[in-house]
Amino acid sequence: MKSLLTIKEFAMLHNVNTRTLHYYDEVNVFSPTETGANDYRYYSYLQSPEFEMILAFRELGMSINEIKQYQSNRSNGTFSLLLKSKQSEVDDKIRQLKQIKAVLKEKEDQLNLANSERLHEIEIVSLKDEYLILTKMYEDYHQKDAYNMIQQIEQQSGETKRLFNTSYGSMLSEKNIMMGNFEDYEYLFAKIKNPKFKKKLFLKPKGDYIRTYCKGDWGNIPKTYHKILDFAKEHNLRLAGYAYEQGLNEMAISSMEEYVTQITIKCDKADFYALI
Amino acid sequence: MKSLLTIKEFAMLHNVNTRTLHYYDEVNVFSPTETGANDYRYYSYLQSPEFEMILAFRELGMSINEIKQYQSNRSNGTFSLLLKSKQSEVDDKIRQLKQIKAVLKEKEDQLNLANSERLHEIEIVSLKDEYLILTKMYEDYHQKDAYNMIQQIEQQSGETKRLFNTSYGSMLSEKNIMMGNFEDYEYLFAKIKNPKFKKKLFLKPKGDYIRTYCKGDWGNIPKTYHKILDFAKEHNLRLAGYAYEQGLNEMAISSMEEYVTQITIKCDKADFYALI
DNA sequence: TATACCGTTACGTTGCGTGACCGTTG
DNA sequence: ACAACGGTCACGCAACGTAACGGTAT
Repeated sequence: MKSLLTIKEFAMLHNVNTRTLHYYDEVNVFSPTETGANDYRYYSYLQSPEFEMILAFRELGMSINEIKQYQSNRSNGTFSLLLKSKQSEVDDKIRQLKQIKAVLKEKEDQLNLANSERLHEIEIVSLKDEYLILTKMYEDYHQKDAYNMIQQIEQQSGETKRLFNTSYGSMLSEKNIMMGNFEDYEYLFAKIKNPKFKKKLFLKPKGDYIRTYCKGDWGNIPKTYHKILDFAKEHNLRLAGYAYEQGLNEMAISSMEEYVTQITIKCDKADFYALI
Repeated sequence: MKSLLTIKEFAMLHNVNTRTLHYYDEVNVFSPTETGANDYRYYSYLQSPEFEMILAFRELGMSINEIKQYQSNRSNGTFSLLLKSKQSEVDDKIRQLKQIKAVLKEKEDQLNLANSERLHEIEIVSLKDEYLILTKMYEDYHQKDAYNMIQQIEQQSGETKRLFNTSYGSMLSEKNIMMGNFEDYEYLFAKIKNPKFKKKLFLKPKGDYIRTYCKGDWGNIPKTYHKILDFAKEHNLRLAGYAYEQGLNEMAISSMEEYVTQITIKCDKADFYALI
């Protein structure tokens, strides 16, 4: 008559499991137009657009209850609002996905770096300003700090829940380096890409930095710092501010022997100061 | 000593529930570096990048088992491949989200139309070529047809699983209209936006179409067709091919009285034929 | 001593997937 | 009579959330 479809037909038309239709019927979110005397469910193709819309909402993360709640209050206005809000939600999701992609790419770059020949070099790189959120790492460390950090990250990044930060690391002051206290880290840092309130952040200043890498576990770190100190002396450079340590490949290794830490520390020309 | 964090601190730092960390420890996907004599879990901030990476993968829809599977085979190569494949997955997701957004917008436009004054008009619109997938709607309708349709949609749209088609409707031939059989629909159609294989599709040709709307339930459809026929006669137009019927607001109404069907049918100038 | 942690155990949730078992249709 | 449907249980799942209960750190 009106081209009614059996449950399997309708399910195939929309590429879902019949169980899904059973379930939707059970929870009253989408039911067949007719039920036969044999208790068979019969769907009309006229229900297709509505069903596809439900599938779309589900795909966007709406729960069945949310969908039902909306359905119980059907009107032009509410549906129009729903469509509008979902559109801006989609925009948000797209933004977030782009961010995640950037993070994946950064990780990939880091990994490539960790496997490159540059690993064995020590070099001077010119870096731009960067903004960091810091957390103190002394023994009096308190959960408030951790709480502060995540709150700041939220505020700064504008992201709602989480940012999948790749650039996480620890900071060691020039003083402690000079004193040979290579384990007295002062801060944990997280890099913020597009900060909203720069004033609240720590500025890792632009300029020339000595950069090198340390392969293997933490025991090798002191050796690396000695290498840096030698290099600085040789080139007449003066360490300044903090050293920034960052792991590059923690997800890609099966033993600590392969672990690569990047160490970056600002330097000034000692000559320059000598002249003053 | 090494700035270890308690479970709550680490959880707050990454904005997750402590239960999540319990669970990840339980299923061996992410465990604390140390366990105290008191059985307390202690996390190191050095684990933060790895944990954030896990959260990112989870956000991208990877199951814990997938993550574990990858972890059991840690190497530069596999992780690099994972990062690459995830990046292209992200691209796919962004594409899909953009599609869904387009669908939401189209629905919104349809809804606005259904509430506009144009509803009471009958007009001639000039439309471009469109490609449709058709499914026969005779009594000999068979599940193969439904199966065919979805398979075609997949092939045509290039989408993997589903497209949330808004433009779904039914077709009635000019013959049946002239004979007054307003319920003898012949096809169910689904519009394909960017078809891959145009040859396999039905072409709804560009040209002038008479378009009007029918408010209320299906009982009002015949009246609307009579209106169209009168209009055609009055303007010396000849109906051609098929009428396309499409609901505009099925998700936004609480009773069939508010239902709006858009009817579109191709027309030629009868004059033109008279001249030949 | 109080309270804010920690641990383990255990049950609830969502949205189905996957049978089992039995009736129906063609 | 047969396969291929349909129906209703019913159990299982992932990834936690949310207590409940008792120990621990400060």
